[in-house]
Amino acid sequence: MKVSREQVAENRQRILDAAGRLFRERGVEGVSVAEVMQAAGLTHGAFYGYFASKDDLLAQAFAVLDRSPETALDVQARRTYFDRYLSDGHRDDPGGGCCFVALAQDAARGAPPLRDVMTQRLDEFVTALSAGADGADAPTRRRNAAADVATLVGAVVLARLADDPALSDEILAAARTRLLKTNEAA
Amino acid sequence: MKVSREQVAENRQRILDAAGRLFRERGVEGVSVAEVMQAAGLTHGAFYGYFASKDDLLAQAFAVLDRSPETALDVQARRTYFDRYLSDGHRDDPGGGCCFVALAQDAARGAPPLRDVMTQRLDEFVTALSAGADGADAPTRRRNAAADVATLVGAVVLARLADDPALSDEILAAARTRLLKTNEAA
DNA sequence: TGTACATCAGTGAACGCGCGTTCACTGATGTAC
DNA sequence: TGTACATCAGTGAACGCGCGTTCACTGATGTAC
Repeated sequence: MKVSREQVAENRQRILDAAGRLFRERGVEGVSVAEVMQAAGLTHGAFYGYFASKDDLLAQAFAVLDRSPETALDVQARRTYFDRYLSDGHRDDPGGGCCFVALAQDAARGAPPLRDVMTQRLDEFVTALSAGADGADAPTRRRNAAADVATLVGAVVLARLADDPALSDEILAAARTRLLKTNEAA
Repeated sequence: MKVSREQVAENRQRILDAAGRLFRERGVEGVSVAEVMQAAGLTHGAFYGYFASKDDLLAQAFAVLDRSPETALDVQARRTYFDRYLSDGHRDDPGGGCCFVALAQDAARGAPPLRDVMTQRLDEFVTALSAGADGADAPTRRRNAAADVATLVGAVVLARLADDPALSDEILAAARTRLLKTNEAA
């Protein structure tokens, strides 16, 4: 049964959205093509009309999704961004959260398409945080932004790992304090 | 063909070592039981004489392995430890490196046994770094140690993700600078 | 505007494959005498 | 110390299962007249 052009565009977007969420929730190998298609309201057979392979879907799903700040943030907005990134809400919602926290390890080991896309997105992430980072000159600001990104991602990765809520909260809180300190006007 | 008691103990250790290395290199789902056994010089059939399941092997492999510092480090030893952790050598050798960098995401999503073990090891990691951390009192030192751990793990995770060597090196260097600064005597 | 037909998005059965796990069998080990 | 036998670690074939992918078919869409 053929379907209208608008329906095709909408279906494609629904597949991408479902893939983005499911892969971040359960990892690349934890989600089957059939599950993605079911979440998008289709059957698995239609998949290869949209994408060449599972790897192709992965790359396209994370080329579009954007969770890092797009423009320079002022001091207050930075603080808000850090607090939200390091919140228990973000920790407890991998499917709606940062793709680096959820998929960095999968992507590092996986096929080139996804790794390429995420490398580019990582560079954008650092660049976006560089603008308002601490430091007298641009290289210093960028260095501080890169260290901030490492702390953000590492803290949420470890907070998600920790089975013990006290330890998990402790790591998030420690990272918040650290970033507050390293980002106060020097 | 039965085998001597010493041989059994040695085989068990070889399975654990091979598992520790392979799982860190390729992730939990990227390594089969048969591959682990082959790397240990046995066939896959013997596996269930040693372990109840793949999950059981995982938990036991990382309960024993220890890559975090065991005792308090003085200022110079800390600096050396950070430099080695944030080196390209560590980045390029996942199989011989820190289990959090390699497996935190797998463990967070995986079965309880591995997650429990790694949570405990994470707490030990933070505790080990607390002793020599910056701060006037114990809670402050522990908070700084937790932030240090987040930065260490996050930096190597992202450095392994980055396809672009310049970006990868940049992140490691930024983390080294950051940790040097936050760990100088206050 | 209305009809006839070519197109093609979606369906669901089927494929080959690798995985975790099981099991009957083998033969060296280690014990009982 | 030497022999006979029970034990049991290791082997390799086999199992069921879920996966990514393919494909013949269906029927609504959209075009040509």
